[in-house]
Amino acid sequence: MKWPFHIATHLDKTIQKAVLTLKEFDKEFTANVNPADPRFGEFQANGVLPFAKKRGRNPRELAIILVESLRNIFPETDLEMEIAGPGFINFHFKKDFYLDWLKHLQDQSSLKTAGTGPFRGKVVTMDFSSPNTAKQMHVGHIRSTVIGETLCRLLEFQGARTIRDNHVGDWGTQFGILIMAIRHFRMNLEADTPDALEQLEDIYRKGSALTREFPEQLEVARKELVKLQNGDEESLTLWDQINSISYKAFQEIYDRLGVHFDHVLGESFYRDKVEDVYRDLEKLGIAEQSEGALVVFHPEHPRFKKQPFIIRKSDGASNYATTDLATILYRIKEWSLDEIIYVTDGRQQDHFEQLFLTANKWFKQLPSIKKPILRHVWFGTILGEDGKAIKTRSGDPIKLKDLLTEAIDRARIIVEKKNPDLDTNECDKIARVVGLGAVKYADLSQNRTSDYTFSWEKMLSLEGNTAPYLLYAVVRIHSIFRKLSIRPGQGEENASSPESNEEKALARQLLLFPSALEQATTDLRPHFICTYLYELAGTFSTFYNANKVMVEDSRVRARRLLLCARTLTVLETGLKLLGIETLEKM
RNA sequence: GCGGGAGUAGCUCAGCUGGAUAGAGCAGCGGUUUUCUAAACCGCAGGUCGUGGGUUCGAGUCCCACCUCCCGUGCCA
Repeated sequence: MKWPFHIATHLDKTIQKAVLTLKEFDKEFTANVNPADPRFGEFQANGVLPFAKKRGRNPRELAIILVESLRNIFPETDLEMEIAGPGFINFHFKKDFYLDWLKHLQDQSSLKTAGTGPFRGKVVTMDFSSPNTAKQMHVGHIRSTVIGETLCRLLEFQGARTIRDNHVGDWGTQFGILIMAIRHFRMNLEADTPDALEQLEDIYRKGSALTREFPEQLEVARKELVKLQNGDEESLTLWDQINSISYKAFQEIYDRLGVHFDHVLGESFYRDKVEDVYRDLEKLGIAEQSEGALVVFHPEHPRFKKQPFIIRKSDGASNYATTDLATILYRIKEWSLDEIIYVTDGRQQDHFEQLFLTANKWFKQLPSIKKPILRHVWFGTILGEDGKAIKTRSGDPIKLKDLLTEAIDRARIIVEKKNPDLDTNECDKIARVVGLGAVKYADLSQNRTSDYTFSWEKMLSLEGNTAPYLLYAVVRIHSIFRKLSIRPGQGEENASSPESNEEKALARQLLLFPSALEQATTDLRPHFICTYLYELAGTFSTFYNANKVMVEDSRVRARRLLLCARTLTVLETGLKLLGIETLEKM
């Protein structure tokens, strides 16, 4: 019997199948195989208990019957099965089994091959990052950008084709105020200066102040927006200049973060498609006029029967509801996709719920449309140390550019202190990888639906669940191979099975990687990967301190080298999924 | 009012369709280095899981009520 990469899934499926031959069970039974407490084995199946309850049977009796039938399927040489407590089934793999299984983890590409499967052939559009032009990206954009990128990598790793689409806000209300201000103050846009975007922001601030002081200017701004959206040439020229300035600044951030997009189709791209949306939705009786606006109510919904989804404002302008609808249709037609995932903050939950309801009603009446799965992956707010949404001392949003620069600067100070022998180039690289990695990891390691407290000290610490801690484990492994003048994967030919407690614990932890992958993908929550990697790095550190690798006994050395190489592969693969670069020295 | 989220150790957080004695890190206390990066490791201490009911072999997890905080709730995105 050859064991696959994903053991828990394999156990689950096999049990599910075996059960069909047993008269005491039926297809309502689910095995529910999960990683177990180390005291009990590697995996446990808890499904017998709820099933027995439902059928009014004795769970232990059922467990005995099930395990007996499994003995014919799973070779005793590989694992022990044990019934414990009220009816848990524990699976404990024997040490010789590990040696064979660890071959799956030989290198990153064999790992990817093994991991491919659950999403093979699926096409997924990831709608993420989505900054607004004319403004700098600020700290709030990091979550969408970093989480979206990681979700893409997770899905690709498991066989999906992803389409990264940056749905930039380049057609919204900010342009009304901006163009009004540019004209009011008779300003010239200078696109080539490095602080062009700062200047734009300044203009926006002035325009905004003006509308507060003179309410009639707000009316002027509204009209400017309508004028732009109606295709006024001069307005479009200004608009275009504003966007080029913005895109240049965005690209610098994306380059730093290692994020790329397959498409950057901003809201403006859909401007000639919104009329169809109005027409369709009105014609199909989905949208109606209300207080001068075109809106969608959902009578079957307790809240949205009263709370409108506004798709055309009373001044005739479109908004993001309109473009989001047009966007879905465009994506379906152009990319024939299976799923669209939107990564935005949690405050937009109502919007997306209404959007999905509306889109589904719309597409139901368009027979040629294959309705994709629509998912809103939302995240919480980043809080300052005061427990409120993070801001600068003056109350402005923190610019993402400044945040990333500060992360790298802070990392450099630490690197220089801890490892003064490094030359400048190495130091720069390490500071960049550690600093950016720390920021990304701080974000990804939190459950995305929670708010989290931003702390430089915590994210750059070598202790605890941080990027530097994981990178340090990677570096220590590289160091061993460097000392031996061999590459990871070499020197393990005579490897024997894990012996010491630390070796066994490490092998066991490696076995659980597929479960972490699955968990992260099912819920689209990257923090499961982080938690797993942190535990792996911890298990490795314990092993590293207790079991010297460079020992005389060649069999011991070979098996420890093998464990080191496999740990390295999983750590590096995991960090790559998180979009974090790794190092050989730090 | 309605909806979403949160409430777990002094602090920051995990806890996977209900499962075995609720786990980490920081902070506190005490140890480990002629040994592969001590940026590490080991140990001790620390919890009425917001409150009160309920469901059951079993509840941090599910149901009901309540308290506190954050967010959203017609023309921003």
